[in-house]
Amino acid sequence: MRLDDLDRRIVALLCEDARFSYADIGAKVALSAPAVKRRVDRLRATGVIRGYTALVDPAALGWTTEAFVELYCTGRTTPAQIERATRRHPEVVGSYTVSGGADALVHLRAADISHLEEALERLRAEPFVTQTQSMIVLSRLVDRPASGPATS
Amino acid sequence: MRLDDLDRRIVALLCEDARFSYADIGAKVALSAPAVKRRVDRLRATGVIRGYTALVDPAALGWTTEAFVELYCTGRTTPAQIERATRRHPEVVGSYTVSGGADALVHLRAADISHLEEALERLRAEPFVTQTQSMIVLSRLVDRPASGPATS
DNA sequence: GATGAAAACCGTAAAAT
DNA sequence: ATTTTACGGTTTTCATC
Repeated sequence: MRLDDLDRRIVALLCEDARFSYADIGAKVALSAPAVKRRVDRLRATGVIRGYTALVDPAALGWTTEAFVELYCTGRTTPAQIERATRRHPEVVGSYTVSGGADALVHLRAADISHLEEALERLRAEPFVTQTQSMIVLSRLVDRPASGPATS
Repeated sequence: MRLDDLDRRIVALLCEDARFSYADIGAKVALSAPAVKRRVDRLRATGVIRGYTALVDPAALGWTTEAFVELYCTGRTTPAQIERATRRHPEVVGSYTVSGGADALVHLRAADISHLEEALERLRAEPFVTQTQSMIVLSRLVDRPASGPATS
């Protein structure tokens, strides 16, 4: 889908605060509320905007520990296989196939160290996993949802 | 801050769709709209909810390339230094200090390979960076904003 | 253990956007 | 139509008797 400048500004505003009303947005981009709604509906329908979510502090919900795990897999492991396997684990917040030594990188979030250990154990038990290498997150310095791309 | 069951259900609903009205949420948790608003206001004030954002498909905005970069730093590099440095780059969507061989892991998102290369070059030019190791993302398999913690 | 003040919380209703 | 403010009533908490 092709986006014009107004579309991009609307997306940027919704990234900044997804609860802006159509009138709020309209005031900032010089459009009427219905006109904004039409564009937003189109952006949703075409998959540019996939949804809206609250940004929650994981620690406030008791999720204090996270890690990035490099996955090494057996020869003929497909991305689809890795996706199905990693998606099943609720502790997985991100999963990517990557170039380099490892085959995949998995982002885990757990309640505490023992929970993380347990989740890691479950991940290692996947039949196609031959080896893992973990990086425990000591502190989250930057965590930008999707705003980065939109603003620049 | 202590969260009761209603708070957790409200947070989960806002993670599911940040544009639910207070009345919508109230209907689902058996509370009036003002009661929901009071709780949401408190959740925002205490930092449990940090904000609301649209979930945007990066590719739709022309951000087609991403990478994870392990940063190796000089002896007395502080997390604050790494934060300041990485935050300055608009391509950085995530930055973490980690245990293991590397000192930090940086999540980059760029328009294309050459843009990524350029951003990486800028990152490597930071005075405290001694070495980097990059993993180019081949495909994003799972990407869960914050829903994981909230739902379980 | 009972009692009464204080805090926390909810709902209805009205006002503002 | 939704958000926000204002008010009145109820429940919980907790210190004191």
